[in-house]
Parts: sequence; structure tokens; C-alpha cells
Amino acid sequence: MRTVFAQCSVEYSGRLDAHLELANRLLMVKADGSVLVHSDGGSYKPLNWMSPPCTMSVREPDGEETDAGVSEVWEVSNNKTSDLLVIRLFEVLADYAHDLGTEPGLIKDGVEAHLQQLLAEQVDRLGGGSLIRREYPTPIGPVDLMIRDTNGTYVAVEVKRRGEIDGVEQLTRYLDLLGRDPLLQPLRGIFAAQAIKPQARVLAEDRGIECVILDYDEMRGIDHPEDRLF
Amino acid sequence: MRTVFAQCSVEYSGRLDAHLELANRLLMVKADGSVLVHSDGGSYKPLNWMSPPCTMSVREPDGEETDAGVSEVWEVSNNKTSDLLVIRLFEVLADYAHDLGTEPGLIKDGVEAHLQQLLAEQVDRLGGGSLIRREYPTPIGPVDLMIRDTNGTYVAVEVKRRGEIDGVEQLTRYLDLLGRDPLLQPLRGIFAAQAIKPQARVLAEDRGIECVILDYDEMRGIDHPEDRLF
DNA sequence: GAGTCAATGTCGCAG
DNA sequence: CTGCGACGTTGACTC
Repeated sequence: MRTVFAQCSVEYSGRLDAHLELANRLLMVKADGSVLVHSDGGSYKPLNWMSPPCTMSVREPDGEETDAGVSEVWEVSNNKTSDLLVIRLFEVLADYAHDLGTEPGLIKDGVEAHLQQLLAEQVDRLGGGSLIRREYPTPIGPVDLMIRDTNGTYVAVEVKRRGEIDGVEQLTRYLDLLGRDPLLQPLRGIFAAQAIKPQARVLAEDRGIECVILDYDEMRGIDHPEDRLF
Repeated sequence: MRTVFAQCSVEYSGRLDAHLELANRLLMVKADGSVLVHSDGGSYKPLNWMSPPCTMSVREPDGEETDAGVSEVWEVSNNKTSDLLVIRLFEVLADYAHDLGTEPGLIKDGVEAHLQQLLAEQVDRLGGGSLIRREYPTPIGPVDLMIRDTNGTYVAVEVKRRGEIDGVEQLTRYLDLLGRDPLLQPLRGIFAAQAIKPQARVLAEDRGIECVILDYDEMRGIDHPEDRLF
């Protein structure tokens, strides 16, 4: 990993064209050749970047560039997509490099999969019935849970951490398709999430989809600790 | 901007919980207090981070941490969301800081807004008619273009750089709502994009939505240079 | 501040 | 490899 603090200007051409005027910025060059241009604000997204796989070449400035004060030009390109990032360095404030070794990787805990698993064991929260299966297949992707309620009605359940409009659309597509299967009649839908945004709720209910709020802590409390990872 | 190369371990708790085992990484501390943890690969996304507004405090390691070899502990928190990022520094390889000054900002060309603007001036590409307005309002968000064609039929147009299934869903919602307005009858939809994925096209045409491919270079060629930024 | 939509989205998994 | 959905999405803009 190499980091260069430098006064620079940047041109990007690829999916779009973008341009950065002369200013001081942090340039990061990673071991895989990828390059990031960071300013001293914003968030984690760089102002410009080039993703791997890419190759970086350094060239001398041409006459015009030299006259403008350019000391060095970096050209980073992705041959496949023909994206090109050109960084013109003027004054270089600092240039540091360190070997970081291997990255063990990020470990994530407790996401939607866990919520779905808990809910599969606690069908009562959805009004009861019996679980047919998790990840019930349809031609356009699996429904999170398929249940048959105590009246014999099939229930397709979409589980989300946060219930938004996209989730309702997704469940609607599933219901649309599953509704064509005569063996799955009658059929209804439940949209279950830790929180459901008002517009998502309105859209869901307008389409006859029931909304259920899930209490993760409560669900986890009922869960058997010995079955879980932590 | 401060960059620290250090052997460290990281814990994050917020929307989810995540942790990073001990390894060498680059820590960036920006002027606004935000912190990024980068490895020597991946892409521009950090392994962990804390977005502004947030506050970073540095504390001495406790007894247990000292025994484990921790030299310093960074705690970065966002009071609003109660997100917390804890970075335990073991060996510090380097610690650099430079003032970058103000960032003039990124200038972009070729994004959807530009495509929409060009298309508004070149309604012929959609079969002709007259533009009623860009960003035609509906209760669930604005339609990119509203046109009245030569037959007097209203045409709601969704413009995308890349036409995918989400865009068709979006336009369908608009058509659904606008179809209830008796003043906008008859009404049809056009899905216009630089490229349209096969499934998106199938879905669109199944719903009676016409698909139109846009040639950006051609559209830009017809555009009047004096009206544009560069 | 909430809602809505775009993004050089990126990432990860399954087919 | 491609499609597809999730993401601590982030960011920009409107109401």
C-alpha cells in the first residue's frame, strides 16, 4: 500500500466523464494496482478511483504539462472496460509505502438470514400454521417462507430487516407468479420486518398484503442459544 | 487528513455487528472526524468505517488489552445512530498527517440527468409529440418526462442509463397512478435507456410499455455546445 | 427531516 | 461467467 499526499488534478473517462480541479488530495495505490483519490471530507467514497483489475503507468509530463507545473502523470487503465483515470501530480507533499500483508477479512454477525431462520421456528408470530419450507422456489427467485395457515390458506412471506417499497414489489411479483399455480390456492402474502416504512405499508395493504412487525430481541430471546453461533 | 499504518483489530456495532481480526491496515482520519479502515485490496470500499458526523476519542488500553499487546484504543461513535467503531492499535508502523485545504469538488458529465435533458430536447426519438414537462410530479415521485404524442395520447417516459427490472417497476407504478387521472387519458409508457436488459424488456413489453434505446453520443452530437458546461 | 431515486454504485451468492 | 438482490449502501435533491 502506497499513499501519496499531492497537489493534483484528475480526469476520469469510463461509464461517465468526470474531472477534478487542482487541489491537495490523498492518493492511495493498493497492492492490486487499484487507485483511490480521497479528499479530506465526504464519506468513505473516493472522489475518483479505478477498481481492479487495472494497470497503472507513470509517465513524464509533456511540454504543455511541464509548463503548467505538472511533475508527473499517472495513467490508470482497465483494459476490459477501457476506463481511464489520469492523475496529474503537481507538488508532491509526501509519499509513503508500507507492506500490509494478508487481510483475514471482515466477519459479519446477525443479518437477515438469522431473522428468517428465527421466524421459521416461530410461525406463531405470523398468525400460526405450519411451515412448508424456507426459500420456497419460484421462477424468479425463492420466497423467504411458505406457510400453510390453520385455514389451509397458503401464505408467502417476505422477511426484511427494514421493510421498504422494494420488498413489497418483490413479494408482489412472487404472489403474482405463485397465484397462477392452482395447487397453491387460496394464497395470500405477509410482509414481515423489524420496521416497515409508512409508504411501504400503504402499498402493501393496498395490495392485500398483511404487514407484521418483528421484534428481533424478543425472537432471539425465545431462541435456543445452543443452536446458534454466538 | 491523517493516515496511520498500524497492526490493529476492529469491532463495529450499528446496523449490524462486524469485526476484523488482528492485521496490518491503513487507518484514515479525515478532517471531519470520520474514520476509514482500508486493507491492501478489495475496491474503494473500506473494510470498516464511521461516517460523519461522528466523534473520535483515544483512550489507554485497559489491563487485559495491555496484556494482549494493545498500545492504544480508538473509539469512534455517532451519537445519533449509536453506531460504534472500536479500533485497537497494536504496533503502529507509521503516522502521517497533512492539511489538504479545500476541495473544489467533482464535476460529472454523462449521468442520467444529462440524458434526460437531451431527450427532452429531442422528443422525436420517442416517436414525436410535444413535451409537457420534465420531472412531471406524481404522489410517489416525479416521472422523468411527460409527453403528449401526435395522436393526443399522453406518454410517461422513464429514462435510465441502463434499463433494468427496477426501472420497469418504477414506471409501472407511475402509470398505475397516472392512469387514475381522467385528464391524462389515454396514457401509455415508454422505457428509454442506453441499454435495456432482456428481462427488463420482456417485463416492460408484457405490460404494454414500449422500449427505446438511446444513443448518447448521437444525442450529444445534436446538442448545442453553447448550452452545455464543456 | 423524510421520501425518493441514481450510482463509475459495490458485494456476494447461486445457477 | 451472469443474473439478482442486499448493502452499516452513499449521495443528491425535493417537499
